[in-house]
Amino acid sequence: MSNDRIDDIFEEAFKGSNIFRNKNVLFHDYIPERLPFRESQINRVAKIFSSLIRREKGSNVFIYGKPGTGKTAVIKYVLNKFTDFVREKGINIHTSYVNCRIAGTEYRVLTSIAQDIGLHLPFTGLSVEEALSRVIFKIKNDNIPFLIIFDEIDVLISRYGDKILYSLTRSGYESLSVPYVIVGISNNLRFKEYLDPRVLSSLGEEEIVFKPYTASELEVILRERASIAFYKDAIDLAAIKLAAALSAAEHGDARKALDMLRVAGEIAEEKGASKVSEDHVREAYSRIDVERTYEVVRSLPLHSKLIILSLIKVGGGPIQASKLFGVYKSICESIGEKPLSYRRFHGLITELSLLGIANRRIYNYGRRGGRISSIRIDGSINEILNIIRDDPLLEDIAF
DNA sequence: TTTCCACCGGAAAATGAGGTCC
DNA sequence: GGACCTCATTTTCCGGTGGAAA
Repeated sequence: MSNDRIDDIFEEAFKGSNIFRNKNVLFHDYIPERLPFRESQINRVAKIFSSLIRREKGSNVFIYGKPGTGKTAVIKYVLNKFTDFVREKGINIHTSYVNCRIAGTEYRVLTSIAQDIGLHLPFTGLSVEEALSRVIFKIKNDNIPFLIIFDEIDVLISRYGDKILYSLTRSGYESLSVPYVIVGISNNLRFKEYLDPRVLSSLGEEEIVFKPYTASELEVILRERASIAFYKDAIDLAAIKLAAALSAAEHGDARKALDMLRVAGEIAEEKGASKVSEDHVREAYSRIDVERTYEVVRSLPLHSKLIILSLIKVGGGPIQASKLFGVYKSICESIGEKPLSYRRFHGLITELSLLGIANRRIYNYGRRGGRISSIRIDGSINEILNIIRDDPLLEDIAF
């Protein structure tokens, strides 16, 4: 890139945008002042939290809904108001919000809770049992009401079981008179199958279901956000309607709708347009998919990329798994890399197909041919190859 | 109905790198 | 300093599984 071009970019940034007034409101983590169509859920959650103000045990609650239906936004919205209120009134309540998928492990979930209740835990070196008992001891010792929100709780439960939930509920109000509320948020309605009946009866006292937004609801949400995010007259109403309709067709996902508006605005800026149009939204719709593929492939580990290269080497497939394994081993040898076991290779194929990079189909040829797993690449070979070429380790062998 | 093929995927163990505790 | 811990990744083992062929 020439110095002139870099200077142009800096110059444009200095001048500022003529499209966006405040792009931040189109990102997922922005909590708006108003959450339309979620008033009843907000009231129910606020009522549950409010019992702690009176030092009374509140109902625990499970919250369900598909991605982008406003679960996390509602909880964070009420939590912000709640913490502001108790701080103002000088009421001492421990609150903790932990995203179980981002935390990743049982131990890190405990570390996050510990931090929020003013307890230091080393980031490794203790057993989960020890960490849990320190958290419980701190709660007992402080005798302060506590509110813990487990977002994406299904990830924690399906991987590690319900030990933390069981211990927290057993050590709470019943034995110590410490009022508490535990909130579990999940995309998956069926995760309760993993719970011990005692935990289920204790935690499932209330359930709130978030239905997907309809196209007209999404339109109202987008119009509100767009009025803050864009300058007056910098976006067509038709563009907002289109983004709402496209997202409504995909399970009413508000996050995707906001992404679409943001990317459409960026495209309009790149093209020097004065207004975001329907065409920009359409382009954003396809660009979001390409960007997703780019991010997914770019962040894959080396051997997953080698498997993709093996698939590209055979023209994208379809190819039998065992034969693909042979191609993969030869590529590994050519770069002096030790190939993984077949079991691990098989696991990576499963991951690639879950990510939508590869497509696996099973054919059964019975006694003569057995059960054949046929794998092919899903998406544009050239596009994926270009992404893999960005990896310095693979730029020379990516044919 | 049984056999057989190639694969699926759960479970446990191994590995190695980071750390804490006493 | 040695025992013990987490964590991510990988290997090893092995009991399914579907369905055409025998």
